Amino acid sequence: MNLKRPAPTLYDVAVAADVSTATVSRCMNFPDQVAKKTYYKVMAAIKELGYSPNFGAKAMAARRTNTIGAIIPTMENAMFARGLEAFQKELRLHGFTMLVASTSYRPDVEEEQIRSLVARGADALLLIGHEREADIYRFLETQGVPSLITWVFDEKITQPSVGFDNRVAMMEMAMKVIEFGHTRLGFISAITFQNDRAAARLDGIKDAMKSAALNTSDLSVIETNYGIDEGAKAFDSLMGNGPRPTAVLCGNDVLAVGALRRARELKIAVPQDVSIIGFDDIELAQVAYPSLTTVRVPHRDMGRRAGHILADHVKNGTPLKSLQLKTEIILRETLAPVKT
Amino acid sequence: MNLKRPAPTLYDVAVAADVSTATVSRCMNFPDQVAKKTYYKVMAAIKELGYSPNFGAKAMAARRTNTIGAIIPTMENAMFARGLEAFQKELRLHGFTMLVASTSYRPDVEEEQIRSLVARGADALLLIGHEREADIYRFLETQGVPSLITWVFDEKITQPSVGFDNRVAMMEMAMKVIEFGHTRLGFISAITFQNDRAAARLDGIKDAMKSAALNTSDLSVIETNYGIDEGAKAFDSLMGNGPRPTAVLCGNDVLAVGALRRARELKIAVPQDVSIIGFDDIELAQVAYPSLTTVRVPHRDMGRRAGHILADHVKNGTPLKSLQLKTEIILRETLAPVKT
DNA sequence: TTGTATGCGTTATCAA
DNA sequence: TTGATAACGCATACAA
Repeated sequence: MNLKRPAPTLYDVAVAADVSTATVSRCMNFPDQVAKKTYYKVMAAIKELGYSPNFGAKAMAARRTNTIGAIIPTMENAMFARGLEAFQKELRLHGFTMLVASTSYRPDVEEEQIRSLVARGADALLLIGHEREADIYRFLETQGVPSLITWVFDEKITQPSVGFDNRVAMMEMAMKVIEFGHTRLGFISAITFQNDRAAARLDGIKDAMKSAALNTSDLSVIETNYGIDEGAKAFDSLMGNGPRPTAVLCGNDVLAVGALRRARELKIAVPQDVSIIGFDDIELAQVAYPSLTTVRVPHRDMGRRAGHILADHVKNGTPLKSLQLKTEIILRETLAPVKT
Repeated sequence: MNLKRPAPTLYDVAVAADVSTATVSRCMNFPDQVAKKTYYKVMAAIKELGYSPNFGAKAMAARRTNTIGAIIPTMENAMFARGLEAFQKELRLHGFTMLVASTSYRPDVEEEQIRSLVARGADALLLIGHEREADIYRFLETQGVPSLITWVFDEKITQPSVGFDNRVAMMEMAMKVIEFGHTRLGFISAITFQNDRAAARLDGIKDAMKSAALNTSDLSVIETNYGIDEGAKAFDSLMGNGPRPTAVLCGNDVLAVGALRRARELKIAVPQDVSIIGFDDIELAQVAYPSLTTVRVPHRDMGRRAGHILADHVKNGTPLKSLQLKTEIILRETLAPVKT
């Protein structure tokens, strides 16, 4: 039941300091519009009572919250964590607070979280990927809440976005792999259903194979959930049946590291017997043994810039603009020329 | 600037559905107290207008938010991310929403975040570690916001807490290391200033050495920030000057993995030349090569239980209770008997 | 420089 | 089953 003694309000402070509520309010929001003496008196009362303004009331009266929401699939993924940390730091610089919510990759939960953050008065939203029901974008529209898509840049989409071209990034990586002489490729993919990033990365590999005149039927794809063990299992079945690929690309570093572990368990030498390639370049990649060849995604930069763009939009009305960031191929030890 | 067309309100819906605002409110909160026909009419209007209740107003009128806040040092640490993910899932089960904020390990930021979450109407708070200004606990007291400490269990503290005994956990690990014959120990610690967990772990090592009649002056300690590179650097200086330790314990797995990397770079064989021991058992630990001997902390379980206890307290008034969880020594490849 | 009065969007009490 | 209406805690236009 939780019967808590009501917290002190503006009114309580006003009474204690023997001024009006308006003056107390001014002390907090426009300290220089109030006489110094009054100011000190009021601040003393505030401290004395342990007063803290009620956010809801404040938001309602002021009609803005200085809050920006971020909705990500999961916090248990270092790349999102990194991007968000940078996003938050940037927002803080502009006087905004970040609200995070995670969805476990479930669209229904995402919708719920979007509604929740909007209801909480988020002045704007950061979203991951652009693929979601048109309803949702309409909802944001009618609520007047601007949103910025990240982790994705695609000229074809209309929403403003800050990110990279997942398809091209993966294509470049796959081309590099093909340059090393590999023709039988394997791909351990994240679930592509309702995940535009995962789908684009798969397409990127196919693009590369086609442009190298390889037969895309020589690409074995396994879709799996996020996790080291999942990557290991996927690697297992990839190596199990039919002709083995000589290079296994992965939708992210975590899957790749799982594959790496299983390769070690199976006594398959990396990169002598098989090359393994990741995506994201999280810390795991350089620590893995052998160290992981992967695609570096500028997560921190992405977060920082997204924060800047959104804050600037909300504060100054600067239109939201899209921004394409570059990825980079990081050659480490797990990619080697194919054995001849 | 940001001139957004005002979002539809309860009143707008009431007008559209030709009922009173009270009825609309009831439709959303107590659907069975209203005639079916009216209900459908109202729901249609809600959908039509894209209405979404205003959280602030709702909180103010209802005097509760069904929101529980969590404040952690950083999201860029897998162990917090894991714990929080579990915490959130548990809260969802009870109908609560989680609000996260991170502090970058800065007490001033933490205080700010605490005030912010309280202002936002958090019904309760989850905090990491117990060491903070008495002022803050007083503030929470006067605001009537219950809080639960996690990641720490210590009989001596009065705040309810769900966690483990950092000192004992590390002591047990150190005793195991000593059992393996090591006498010259090194410790790569997180910054102990204003961080009770880090300080307790250091004390734990000293406890173990004392109980084994070792001289604690044979323990070289280096404090450093969080990060793989930081761990590497610390390892460097630990191996650089004076008699080398034969075993290096680390305050967390990330530091340990950094040490591991530098050992490889320096051609120091692990565990033949030096043993390296982590703490936390995040995924990194089993993926590292050689795989990392470490202390397993039940992060998920901790998050889950904290969620349960807090939800139960807020909803049903069940008193907050402390809970001590067990850690476990995970022996992997990086710890071996000392060379004789 | 300060105070008064009103409205923000919702819930909840009380009548109808 | 429904409707009027009074809170809720704050910001702000306006008056003093």
